[in-house]
Amino acid sequence: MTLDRRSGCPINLSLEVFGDRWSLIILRDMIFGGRRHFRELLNGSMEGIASNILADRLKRLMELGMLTKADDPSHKQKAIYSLTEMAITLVPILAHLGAWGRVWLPTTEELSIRAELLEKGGPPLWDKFMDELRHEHLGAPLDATTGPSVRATLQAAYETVVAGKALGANPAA
Amino acid sequence: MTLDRRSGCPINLSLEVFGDRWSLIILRDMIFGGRRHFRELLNGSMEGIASNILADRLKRLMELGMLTKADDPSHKQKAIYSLTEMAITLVPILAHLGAWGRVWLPTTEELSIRAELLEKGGPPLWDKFMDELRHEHLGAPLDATTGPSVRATLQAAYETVVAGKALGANPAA
DNA sequence: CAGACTGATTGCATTTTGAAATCAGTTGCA
DNA sequence: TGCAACTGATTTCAAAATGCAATCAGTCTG
Repeated sequence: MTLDRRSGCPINLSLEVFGDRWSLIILRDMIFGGRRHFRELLNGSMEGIASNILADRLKRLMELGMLTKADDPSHKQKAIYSLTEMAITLVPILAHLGAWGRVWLPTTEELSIRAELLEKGGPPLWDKFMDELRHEHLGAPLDATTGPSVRATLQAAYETVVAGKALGANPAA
Repeated sequence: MTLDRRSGCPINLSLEVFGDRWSLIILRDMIFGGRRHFRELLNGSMEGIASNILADRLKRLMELGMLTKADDPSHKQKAIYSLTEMAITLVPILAHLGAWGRVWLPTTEELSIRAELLEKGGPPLWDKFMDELRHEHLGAPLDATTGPSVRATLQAAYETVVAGKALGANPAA
């Protein structure tokens, strides 16, 4: 995980930032999972990231300007990681990645419902989501948005699918 | 470069397909550079890919269903690689990646002009480009598009910038 | 037939990854 | 006070991936 600068091509440079198997997973968990602490990212990671890899990637993402770190007042050793604007503007890319993966790869139903809603919502929904992230992570004022947060909506949909599948597997319930 | 299947999340699965430093570079060169042969990809690669890595990734991309390989009638040992629909639908993702990189990373002017035009053209231009790629790689009929191909347009813009920079550096020319 | 060209493969040193154990400081609770 | 649980990491070490250079066998050209 070095910073090569192999060429000045935008696609190449983007790949050098998150062209590995973990950086985008961490950002995904922060963006969609709302995780802000090392332990949350470590234990909550569906893919089972190792602690040394997580520490390395957090450090690297900070050096790249995608994350910042602040002390958590509640615990002297606790750190809160925040997304920068640079990371928040990845939302459309993540939405497209999810949409593409949903079409072409063997995704599971409950894990792809979020991608489906994000795709259906399109740029207006992505903008609303990015605005909420700016509020959470950068302290920006929230402009008059209505209803539940995008993350809560996506999470609720996920839980509905999970509940529905449990019901389907056990109709007597 | 194994096929982990760490989770059924669409973003994770997408990363397992091209979450490395070379796969998307190869696809970029095929899509935007029109390269179809091993040697073209090897020698034309701006980032200097090694031949063993290229062979490995071509094989992997075929296994994943992103590429197909056919004999070139002009030379019994020559192979022509073609994009599948799965790979062609990456165009919007590449466009977004390029747009993001252009904003946040130290791209060079001549290498980012393509990304800029692709961003400005938006989904209609991406659709036209994908249609052209389907024609080239899948033999699909080209619906009545007008004017020069998207790739030629992007290439011309690139060359204009290069020429302009040379002029700027040497006004007497 | 000589030499260039085709898509690779091989060997080997270096780098990256990943899993488990461990670390030192902090906190909550008995 | 004492002690277990928790904090963000770091250490260790084997395995895997990478990158470079040399090489390969078959094919075409002059």
